[in-house]
Amino acid sequence: MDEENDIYEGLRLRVTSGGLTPNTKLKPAVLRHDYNCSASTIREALFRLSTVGLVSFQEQRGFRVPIPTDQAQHELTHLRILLECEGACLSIRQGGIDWESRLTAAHHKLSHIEKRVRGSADHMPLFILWAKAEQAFHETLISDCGSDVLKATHAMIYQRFRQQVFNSDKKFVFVVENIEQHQGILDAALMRDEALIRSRIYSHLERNLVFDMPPELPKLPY
Amino acid sequence: MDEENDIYEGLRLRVTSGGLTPNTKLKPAVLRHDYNCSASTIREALFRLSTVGLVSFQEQRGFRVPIPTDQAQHELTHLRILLECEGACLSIRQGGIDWESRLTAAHHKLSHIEKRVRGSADHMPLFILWAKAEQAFHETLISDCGSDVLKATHAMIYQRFRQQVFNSDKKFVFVVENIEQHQGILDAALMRDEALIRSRIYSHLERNLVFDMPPELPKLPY
DNA sequence: TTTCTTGAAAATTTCGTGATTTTGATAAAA
DNA sequence: TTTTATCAAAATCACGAAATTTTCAAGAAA
Repeated sequence: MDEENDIYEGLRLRVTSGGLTPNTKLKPAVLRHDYNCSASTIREALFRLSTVGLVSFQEQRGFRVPIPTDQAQHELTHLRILLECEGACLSIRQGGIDWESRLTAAHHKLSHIEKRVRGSADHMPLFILWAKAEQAFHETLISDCGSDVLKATHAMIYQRFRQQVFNSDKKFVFVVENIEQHQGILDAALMRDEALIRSRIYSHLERNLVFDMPPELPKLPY
Repeated sequence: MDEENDIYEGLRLRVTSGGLTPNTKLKPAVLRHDYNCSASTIREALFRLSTVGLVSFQEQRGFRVPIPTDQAQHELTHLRILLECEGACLSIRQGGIDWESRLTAAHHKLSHIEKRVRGSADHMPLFILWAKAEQAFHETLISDCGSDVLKATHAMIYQRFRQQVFNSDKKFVFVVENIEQHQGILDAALMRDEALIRSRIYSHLERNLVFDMPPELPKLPY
């Protein structure tokens, strides 16, 4: 399990951002050679990935790279907004100066990469770097919400979201608006403005919503 | 894998409502006799359960029944409220007469059982029945939200929530208030009142929140 | 007594294999 | 041409066992 975890991570990277064509079969007997281990070990890792939705599985029919659909993209975006708004607002309430500091640092890193991306024609080489920084920023955003369950759930949805958009036809989804949107989210966090950060998180992810969204949600005890 | 799934379900039932002491070791070599299959098969099922948080796992150290904590109970309740409110409101918007019908039916069944529970001194024999009906009611509540991802995520959290409260010291958490609270949720659904159903879902689950909760969440595009 | 080794027993993880099922190409029938 | 049947090749699944790691009791040292 020491390297079992490496295998899991390696496979996760391949199915989320490895450029594999959707619906590609994932055969344990083939993949074993890339990680030199037995087919059973690969199978176990693929099984775990299937329980979190990162590979599709049908009994007696093996594993496949999931097929992105508009419906899935919409649902994942919707849930990401819900969880990320909640986590960000809770972090605003509970996070201290340390949180601000970590968030600023994460944004600085991300911002640096994004400006480089804007310049180069081919994003590909920078993509892995950008993906890591983007994830780090959004995870830091909710890092002081005080709920491991919320953070773990968000991480799961975030991974599937990234897989979905990366494997969809459009391929690269990096847009220049990201730069100012990330900046806007950071600013709202530092201003401790919950309503504003909700609005900005929503705007940031809005373009991935393919159907109509609920126009507004009433407040209340909940 | 045909009966593999039965094994998974059987184990899930045992760790969520099987009366097992928290932290109990779950040894594949022992459990195999209860399902007459190999240890590897049991191991695979336990592994799946661990990825959704229903059993804890440490490499080279095997599987255990998770230990309930106040922190976990709070976090699971919090997320359940978030997801269930969202799913219920979306169902109110998108659900038709069919949804109302199914919800009424689910409530009728649940209500019947709950009135029987109130009468008997020992809840135990009715518990399995009640648990199924409760889950069915809450799942029907969000069933027309239009998002499989939301429903699957809610199901995951709901299972963990039930495990948490069942395995915690207090043991039985059935209270008479449940009866009128479930009724109140049904009524709000049929009235199509989103704000009201949010409020009532929150009130219904509130007693499981062990720490302070965010007093209110601002509205907005999101 | 307390702390630190030792080593045998027990548990966990990885692996290759045989049994079962699916796949896909070829031929027969409609 | 289109559909159905056949069957060999390929893939999947469950299993038992070997290899590795942890557990823990008994003895040595402090």
